[in-house]
Amino acid sequence: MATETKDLARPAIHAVHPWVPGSPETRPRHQLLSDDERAQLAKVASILRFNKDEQIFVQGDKADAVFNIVSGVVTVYRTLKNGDYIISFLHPGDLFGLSEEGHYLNTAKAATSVTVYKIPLPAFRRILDTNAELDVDFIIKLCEDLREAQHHALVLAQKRAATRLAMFLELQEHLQMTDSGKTASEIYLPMDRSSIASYLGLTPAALSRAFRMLVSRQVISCRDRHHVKILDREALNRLADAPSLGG
Amino acid sequence: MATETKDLARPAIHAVHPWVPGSPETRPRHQLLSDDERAQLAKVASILRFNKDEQIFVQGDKADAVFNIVSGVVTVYRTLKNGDYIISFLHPGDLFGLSEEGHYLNTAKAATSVTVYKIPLPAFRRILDTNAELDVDFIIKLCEDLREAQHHALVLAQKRAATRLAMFLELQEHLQMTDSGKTASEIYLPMDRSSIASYLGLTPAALSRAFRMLVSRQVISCRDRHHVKILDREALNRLADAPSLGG
DNA sequence: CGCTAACTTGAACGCCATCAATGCTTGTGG
DNA sequence: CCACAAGCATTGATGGCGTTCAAGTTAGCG
Repeated sequence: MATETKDLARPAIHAVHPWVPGSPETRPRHQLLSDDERAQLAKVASILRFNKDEQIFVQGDKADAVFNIVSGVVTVYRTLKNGDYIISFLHPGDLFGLSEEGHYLNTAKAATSVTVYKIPLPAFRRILDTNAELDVDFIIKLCEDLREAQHHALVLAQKRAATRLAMFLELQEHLQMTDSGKTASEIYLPMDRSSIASYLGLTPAALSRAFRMLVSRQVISCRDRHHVKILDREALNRLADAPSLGG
Repeated sequence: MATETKDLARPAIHAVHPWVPGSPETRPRHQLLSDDERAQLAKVASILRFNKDEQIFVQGDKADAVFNIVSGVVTVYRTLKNGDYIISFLHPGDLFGLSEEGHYLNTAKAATSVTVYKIPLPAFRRILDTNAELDVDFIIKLCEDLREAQHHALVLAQKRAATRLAMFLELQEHLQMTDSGKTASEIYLPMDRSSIASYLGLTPAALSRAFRMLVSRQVISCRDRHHVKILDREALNRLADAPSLGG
């Protein structure tokens, strides 16, 4: 079960600005909220902690709160009659639980140990109504979510498994780069293989073969199942550009 | 070229509310904007008309305006090194041109003859800053866009062509139902086959076979390439639920 | 009415799904 | 600390489906 605690930290939302071009002072992904906004949210929010694989909310539940990730990775997926489909992996500074209609459309579960702020929906809407600044911040964040979902669709539209995997790895590297600010030589993949497979619209078997293919071509190397190093970024980029199938 | 005109109509945004459950007075998709908001936007907007296949903006262009569809259908696509990928088909009451970062990420072109409001970005941001109501409306609309993009990903995650097509047809029917309010017995598909194929991550050949398959099974019938009738809704729904592949 | 582009259809190939069996790793209890 | 079990990941073999390429057909437009 999730345990409730107190913490000095504050809710935070990270995003790139949709309308302001990148500049020295506006880093690619920056903290959107002002100290005042963060304080306001902190007043109505509670901190929750979830262990790996615990569900944060379930598809169909009455939507009574939105969540803001402090640490850890959250998996969002939808259950159809024929199985689960992973929609996104969320990271610290992300917001979730808000794209529903009275009820949650998706299920959210902890991919790792996770700490989140839970913001009750009435309080959230009240703050939105009275704080124009915050409104804009959420708009910016939603634009980012939308871009990410569109990118996911682009990945899924690719026909070759290796292409999808290459695009996924580049995305993960990019996320880690912008989150930590520095370029890590090794990509950390907290989720397991079948989660990646689901996100990429592949079977675990096909994903495994795609990994093997990239490794055998010396494009990447796998220290273990959660740590991948890019050996040949240019080759990876070529693969991500979806070469035609039958020469 | 697009021709600029004057019109009595006003900008309008249609969406379902993410937080308020459906109720008699809140129809599934309703007009979000108040008369005052529409007037405010009308003051800074200009009406443009585009003929079929004309581009409204191009990927990479400096983003200087957002658009609101009055009539017609708009195709949004992204060009990668290996071709074009259709991201969405937009309808009257939709908003586009806002999920970018200083430059448009996608290209928008008229799928049919199209009438749109063009709202310059500075004016748009000014109105957002001073009008909290409008902020919330945009948040609601963005939530809808996000749900739609996630649905698109769900479609693309399906492995069988017939499943993707069935989900697409159900989506189109649903769109027409909520747009016009009444349930039309015939679905109108304004876009051409290769556009649908691109949206579904298929080749035109595969899409054609999927259509043929649904027709031969008496699930649908095609009056012509743009008018499809659903003969067996239950069978269509079964197909959309992605039956397992190998018996 | 003829032209052009889009769509359909056909045949062969290749990739991925499927199923099944093995190997690895994680966690649990002796 | 090791033995065992259970789940996840990999690997192999097979077949189906979609891609590809090409040819034929239809539809849309001047």
